[in-house]
Amino acid sequence: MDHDDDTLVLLAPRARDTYEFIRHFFARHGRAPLLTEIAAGLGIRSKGTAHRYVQALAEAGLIEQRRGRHRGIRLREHTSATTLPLLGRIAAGRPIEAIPDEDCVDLSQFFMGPGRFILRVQGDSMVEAGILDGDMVVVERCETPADGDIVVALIDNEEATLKYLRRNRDGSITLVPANARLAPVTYNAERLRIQGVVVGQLRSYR
Amino acid sequence: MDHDDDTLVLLAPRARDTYEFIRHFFARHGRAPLLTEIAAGLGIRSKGTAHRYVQALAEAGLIEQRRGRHRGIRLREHTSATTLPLLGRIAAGRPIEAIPDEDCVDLSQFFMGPGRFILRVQGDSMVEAGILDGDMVVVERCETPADGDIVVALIDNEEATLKYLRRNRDGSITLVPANARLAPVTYNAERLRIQGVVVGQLRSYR
DNA sequence: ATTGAAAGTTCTCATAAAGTTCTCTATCCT
DNA sequence: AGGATAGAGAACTTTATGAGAACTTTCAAT
Repeated sequence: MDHDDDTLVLLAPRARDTYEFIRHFFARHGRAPLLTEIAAGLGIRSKGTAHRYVQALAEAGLIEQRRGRHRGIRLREHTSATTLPLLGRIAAGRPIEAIPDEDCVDLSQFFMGPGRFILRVQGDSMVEAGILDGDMVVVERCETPADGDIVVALIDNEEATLKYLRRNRDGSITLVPANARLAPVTYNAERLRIQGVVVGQLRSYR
Repeated sequence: MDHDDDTLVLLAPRARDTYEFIRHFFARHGRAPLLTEIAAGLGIRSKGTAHRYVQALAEAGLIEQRRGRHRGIRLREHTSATTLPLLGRIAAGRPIEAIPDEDCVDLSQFFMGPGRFILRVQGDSMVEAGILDGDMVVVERCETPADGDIVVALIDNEEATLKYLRRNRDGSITLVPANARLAPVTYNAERLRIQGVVVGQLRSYR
């Protein structure tokens, strides 16, 4: 685990570029790139140089080489990395579009932060906001949420609930579920304690 | 750790600044800074001076140096910043329940895996499955998805789309959207190429 | 099987950039 | 005064990177 992280750190910048390119190429084409394709992807003309980077990756243990073979690179996946390639946008009616700008998502950067924790959601009160029963939400402790935030609210120090927050003119607060079958409820500010704001949501299908 | 605190006390103020800068740089860029970047970060012009601080940190045991190498600094205390505490379950009508068993969620273990990538979702075809416009889905390359999986399907090598997969008796395949306003469509197996199965989904509210 | 184009491998060379070591100088503090 | 801390910058060594030549191997068409 740490070993893998270290390995990535050890790579020279261009070697890392090479690794990223190879991963993207695999994800997009389902096969290994040629050295000339790697070179073109890196914007260089020498396949010899590209080969040097490939060797560096092999020594670092990130890939395997079937030496001599055309397209002989094999990815050795390591599970502890925290970045996945962001391949593109999927829409109705279009092939997968490449996204040149943001080409990688770092899960730790995406969700980590001071004072954050995870809650597993039970119930359907937020289904229409795309938060389903069994999902996990990343919550950041926050005393002063903004209007419209999804918050974890403690009512009368007894019930905790996940709802949209709406501040009213008279100082009271309305908790609005995202479910047409449930009604918003208004509380005096004293009865509520906001425990945090939802900053992210995640779900696993496996 | 105590060790670190003790060590930190021994450091000169600017050496401590250097350490902080290096840690931040790692957190933000995922790699070591150059001496000139350290110098710039400290507001000084001499990379020689920056190097002196780096050496002090190495002697204090806070970092390791791969001498001579570009970006050769390695942090000793490797913060595995991919786990968040799983506080409990939030339900309608109950305080937050503590969960004694699984008390931590490792985001990388949650989503990482061989042959996975991320797509940003555009459109509403899967809203009723809790996948909204702008969400990201984690996709695993898989040629033989199971019935009922959410898949990335390429139709006629032209359109990529995100739908539920339903296999029919006659070998044809029906792609079922999770949106009442859209109708399922059935295709001959030859027209479809399944590019992957959705294994996870994530959303950021920030 | 043969064969030739294309791909992989191994080199060397050149150069820009980075790391290392050093000296000189100026503060600040006790 | 003397030591610790700081910054500047010169001089030197090493690394990272790219180009490309020369060679070997693979692969597919014949």
